[in-house]
Amino acid sequence: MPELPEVEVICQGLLIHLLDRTITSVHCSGKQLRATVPCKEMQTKLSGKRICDLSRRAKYLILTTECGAAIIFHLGMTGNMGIFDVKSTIKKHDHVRWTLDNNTELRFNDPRRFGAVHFISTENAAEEIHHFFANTGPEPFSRTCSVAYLTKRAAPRKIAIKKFIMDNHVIAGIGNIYANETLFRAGIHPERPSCSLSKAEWKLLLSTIRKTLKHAIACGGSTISDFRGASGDGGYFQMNFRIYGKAGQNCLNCGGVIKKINIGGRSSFFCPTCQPEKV
DNA sequence: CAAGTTACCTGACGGC
DNA sequence: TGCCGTCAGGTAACTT
Repeated sequence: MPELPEVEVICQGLLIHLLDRTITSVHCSGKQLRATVPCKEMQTKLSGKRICDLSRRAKYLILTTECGAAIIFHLGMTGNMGIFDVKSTIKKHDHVRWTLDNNTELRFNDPRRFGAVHFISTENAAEEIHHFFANTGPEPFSRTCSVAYLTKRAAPRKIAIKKFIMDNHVIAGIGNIYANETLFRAGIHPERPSCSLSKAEWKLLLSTIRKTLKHAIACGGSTISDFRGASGDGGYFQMNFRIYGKAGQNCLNCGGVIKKINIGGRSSFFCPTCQPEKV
């Protein structure tokens, strides 16, 4: 599930359960994720350490501890994290477990194993984290992510606008679903060349991105309030899809038929009337 | 340098 | 029932 809103909701949900808890041990399934999980190193360096913070950057979660060490999580396509009782049954794809000092565990579950668990143990963790995100685009809600910035980045690019806003080096956190949803809401055809958008269109698109992501966070947050033992996959945001997965259905704006095309290997949905090819 | 392709994995689903 | 192809929310390393 994890695009920016889902990762943000998971972050907020987990924070309450993790803050000021002490990690007592770390266990791994031994399966390879996107990168090898440094299980032994985490076990050695995190045991007995208190958790100071959990935050989000792009689609990543960052957990920091009192000793300065940090874990950077990425949920890939199918990853999920939750807090469980230590005695509860370990599920098939629970690949990493961080046992806490109150008989609960943080569990990282990921069937498809496109996710990743990076460990930063140096004293200069802050600097390394900064380095880790050096090539990541600005957060959509930040001042840096302005119309001027996006226009400038888009100027030399002819790729489809949908691919462009999904590029996390340009802007962080937008995946296939929210790319589809925001372009529909802004009335912009997903195959428009990035460089062809006017300043007014960029202004509309950016505000639509912000509004849509914010709304999705609010919806997710309202339903997934307790992560303890929960699967965490019951987000309310799905109710708000207007275009994603709706090929052949009628557009909510104009009643026309929603089309599905392939852009860069990803399913793309649009309304030919509300999102015209040329302006 | 931009843009396109491929690889990494499992599971769910539809057709036969 | 099962076998097969297709598809799935992401990212980075390739090639062109």
